[in-house]
Amino acid sequence: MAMPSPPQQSLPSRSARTRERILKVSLALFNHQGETNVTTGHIADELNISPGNLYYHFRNKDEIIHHLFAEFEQVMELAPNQVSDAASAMEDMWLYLHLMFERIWAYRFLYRNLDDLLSRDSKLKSHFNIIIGHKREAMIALCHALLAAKAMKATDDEIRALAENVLVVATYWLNFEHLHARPKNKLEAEPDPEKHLSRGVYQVMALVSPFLMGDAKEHLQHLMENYVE
Amino acid sequence: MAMPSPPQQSLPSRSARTRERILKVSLALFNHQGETNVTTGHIADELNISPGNLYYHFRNKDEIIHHLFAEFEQVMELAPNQVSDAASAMEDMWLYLHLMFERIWAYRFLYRNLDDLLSRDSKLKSHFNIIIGHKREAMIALCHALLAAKAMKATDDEIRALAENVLVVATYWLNFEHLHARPKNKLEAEPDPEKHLSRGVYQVMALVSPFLMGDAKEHLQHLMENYVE
DNA sequence: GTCTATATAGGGATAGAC
DNA sequence: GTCTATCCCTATATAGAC
Repeated sequence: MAMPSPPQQSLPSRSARTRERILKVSLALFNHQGETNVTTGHIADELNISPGNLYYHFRNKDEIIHHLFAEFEQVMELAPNQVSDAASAMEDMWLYLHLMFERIWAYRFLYRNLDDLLSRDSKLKSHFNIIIGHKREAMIALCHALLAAKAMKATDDEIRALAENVLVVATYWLNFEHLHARPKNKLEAEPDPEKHLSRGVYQVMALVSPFLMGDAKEHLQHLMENYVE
Repeated sequence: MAMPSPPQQSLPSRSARTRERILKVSLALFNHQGETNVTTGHIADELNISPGNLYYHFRNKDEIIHHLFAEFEQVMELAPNQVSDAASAMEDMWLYLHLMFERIWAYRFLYRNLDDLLSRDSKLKSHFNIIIGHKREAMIALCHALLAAKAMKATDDEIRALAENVLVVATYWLNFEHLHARPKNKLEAEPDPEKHLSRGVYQVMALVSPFLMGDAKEHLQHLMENYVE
């Protein structure tokens, strides 16, 4: 007598599962080894599937990258909170930055060879620039809100330059820290990303700090003191 | 009767000339196309020599990169002037930064894939970190001099964070600007690098500016107003 | 010093069996 | 969906003639 097949309901198909596994493992390998150093063969090996199977699920390596980038683009859509009172604005900003750094960390392979990656794919390039554009707008809007709340003192030129520097530091901070990293000897797991992220937030806040006034300034200084290593 | 051979004096040998030409053309191609996109074949083609000939002069592509890096390392050794009076300190700093950006520009291929480049060659990595270390020290010393001259107001923590941010912006500014660049359609020559360099100086100075006092602040603001585009 | 010819290796990608 | 086998192409690097 036939065994009733187990209820499959909303379980993903075997195919979908393999597809997801490919994306997940690719992301992990890209982040750890650098995208250029990871071949389709490596990915297949890691998954114990054949290269042919991988190419059944993705036309080519670029398509994998595109999917990962689409994920990244989506998680980066989050916008900062509106400014209410000056003090909590600083906490909001701190948390927002931390979230952004976490997400950049999760897809850090994109930033490792940003120039090459975007140069060889104009679609990625334009999408990345759109993300940057949104962040620039958000930062400038935030400054104007702080200005209106008398929590900041800065000219328009200063705000423009500040926003640009915030973008540069936020974009490249993790890269910059990685330059100092010892070449990883063994299988030592990434040592505590949290430290890099918090340091990134700190550095960005250090850009904003000198333009603050009153409560906001005081509150931020308090926050920053707790993060000096 | 024998023709007297022309005076050869200090003329470089044919061999040395080819060697120099290889370095020069490699640098140009690396900067324009990105090092990873330039093969030994491309370099040989551009010079109208054979690949074999190229490998007579350099054991491999890495050796070419090493020589170019050594050149870069040497030109980056320049240190900023000592602080005399506050006003001229600002001009000195401006000029010094401009020189640094010019030199980074001249070897910008190194920065394009910094992470990959340094990851696959630990010697380059350690030398690059030494350069960064020197710049960090120079920046901190400069701040202390400005502090002593009552031209700056900042805590030690602020100076540390400032120096780090100066390094990040100086290191990645040209890269960051390049992200916005339209994909180069034709043989359009690099459009006016000078603009990028000055903008980089401006952005770095914008980091320092909020910590300045008195003459120095006034003088820098005057300098910066002339550079707002 | 320079060239031609070629060896070698690796990665991306496909065809066709199962 | 998955595997095996294989093709193709490109890049590095070398050998040996001139």
